[in-house]
Amino acid sequence: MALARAPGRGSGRGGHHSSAARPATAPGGPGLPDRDAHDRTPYGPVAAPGDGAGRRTMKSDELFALLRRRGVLWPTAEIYGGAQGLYDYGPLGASLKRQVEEAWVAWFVGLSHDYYRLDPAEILPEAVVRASGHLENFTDPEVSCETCHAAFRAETVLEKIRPEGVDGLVSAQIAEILLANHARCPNCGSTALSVPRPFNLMFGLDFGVTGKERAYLRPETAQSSYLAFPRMWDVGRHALPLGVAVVGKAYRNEIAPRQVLFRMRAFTQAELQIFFDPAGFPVPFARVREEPLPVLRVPRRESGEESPEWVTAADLVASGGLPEFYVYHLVHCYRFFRDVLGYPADRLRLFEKSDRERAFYNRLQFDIEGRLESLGGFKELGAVHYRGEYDLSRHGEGSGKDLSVTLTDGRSVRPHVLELTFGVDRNVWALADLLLGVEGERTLWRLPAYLAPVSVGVFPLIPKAHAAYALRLADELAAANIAVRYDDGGTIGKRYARMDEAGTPFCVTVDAETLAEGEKKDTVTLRERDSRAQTRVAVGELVSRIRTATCLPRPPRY
RNA sequence: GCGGGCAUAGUGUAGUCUGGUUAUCACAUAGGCUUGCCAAGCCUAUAACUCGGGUUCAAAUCCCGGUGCCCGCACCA
Repeated sequence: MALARAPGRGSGRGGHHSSAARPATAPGGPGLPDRDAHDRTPYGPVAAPGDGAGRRTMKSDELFALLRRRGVLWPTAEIYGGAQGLYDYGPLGASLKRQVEEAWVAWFVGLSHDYYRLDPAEILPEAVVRASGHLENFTDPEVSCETCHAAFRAETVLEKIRPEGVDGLVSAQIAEILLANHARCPNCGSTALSVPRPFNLMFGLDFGVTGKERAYLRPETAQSSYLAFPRMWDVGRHALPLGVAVVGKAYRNEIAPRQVLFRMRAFTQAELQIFFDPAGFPVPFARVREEPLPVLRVPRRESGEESPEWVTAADLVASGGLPEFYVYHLVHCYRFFRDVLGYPADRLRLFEKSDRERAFYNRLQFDIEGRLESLGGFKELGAVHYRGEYDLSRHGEGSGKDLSVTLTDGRSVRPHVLELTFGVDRNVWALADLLLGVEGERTLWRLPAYLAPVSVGVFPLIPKAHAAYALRLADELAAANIAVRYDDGGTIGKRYARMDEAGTPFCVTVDAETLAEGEKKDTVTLRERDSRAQTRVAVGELVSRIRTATCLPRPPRY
């Protein structure tokens, strides 16, 4: 079933978005690419983004207040005034985050029979981060200007007087060079620069009983996957491409954590590392070649353009010079955001990073960005990195183990890595920014049904009369493994409103007809969140109807 | 890290300039009335001056410091 194709969106498990409530953008529409318009003219402009149907967007403060109030998330150690860059997820948030993770796994691990999920340790011995380059790069010394108090990496200041950089120098040597050359502050020109102090974005740990061994909280989950490669090569029965997926926490001691879930000190990443034969990475490209993508490439960016242009996957390969395997995965990432998470297509762009911007080991990098009103612009939500052989080669040297493998045709190769990376917390925020809003009188969270923390609310129309039946029904649904919430507080309208705000896709109401003998005995009203439409449904059908709608989408495998 | 601004119930706020009753209002939450299918109404209840120090007979209000948040700069291998 070609769920990933746009038409799948409006029906079945593709989600429960009301197309009418979305802006009718010229190209694409709400996740529904206009094929005719784009097969032949892939370079048309993307329509100006906007919010149809009177949806009012929220700024960061207001959105965060709403999320706090509803128990989605709040600052860690709030009663002590909070801890910068740390947040706790409450009941709704924990559940939503988990659903996002599951959706990610279903989609990306589902890409191939040879992709696997791992759950590695969060602490890495020093030798690992030394080999990966994190120790070296994260200990870049930092100097500050005594006059204007600006802070810089020593390398930035030294660039002009010492082109080879600061590699291998200790703080004292850097200080000498700075002084001897009368180095100036890049900001104000003052020569009053402080002694360089090491600054490391990793959390270091005293490891072991003696406390003399060093270890670090992993700064990214990817390293664990590289370390697991030899073991996974056996587990995966010696086949390339081999995919290793990790969903887990990473830790960075950010200088200035800000913007709530966008710059955290402890955050959750979902990353798929695909090891492949550099001589060829076969993909069923025909399945994606017609897909129009909103891309913003480096030359267009350099001309000052901020908006993406629509280009088909085929054109990105034919005239864009990108390899098929790369574009194929870029398409699947884009589809994940659009079709699985349900982000409006006109809020997404694929942003190419230039040589200067991307890490040196990345040969290709596109960030998938979402335009978030709450944060005032496009923000990185995921990325596709072609990392080449950097990682296996570094860990091969660091560990002294040969990480190359012998293929069935007898060739010995060191696999290359394609990394699909995804910020889970950021996307929880993006789901709130893009899909939660005030629409007229309602506050409505248009989450896809399979992401909603609660799948169905069960209400007695009149608590005194119908509570017993409704409670029993709620228990039955829960027993069928459906996330259900019983509510008999306030008026029926208030209960619907609470569920709308939490993104609950369905509400079931037990009324007098449910109990009375007759044709409608054991039927209830099933109310759909976005349209508010009610249908009379036999209670026996509820489980299968809700299950169908809350089934996670999966891509076709290759 | 630097500079500026801000800080009052769960949320949003009035009061601060000009110190002086029981700290305003709305929403939210809980209970009651309402036989009610989309946040109605009425009654009741819970609930706050960011923290520490100072000035004063008296501090939410004035002063000093801490912390946090927001914006800008810097940082984000």
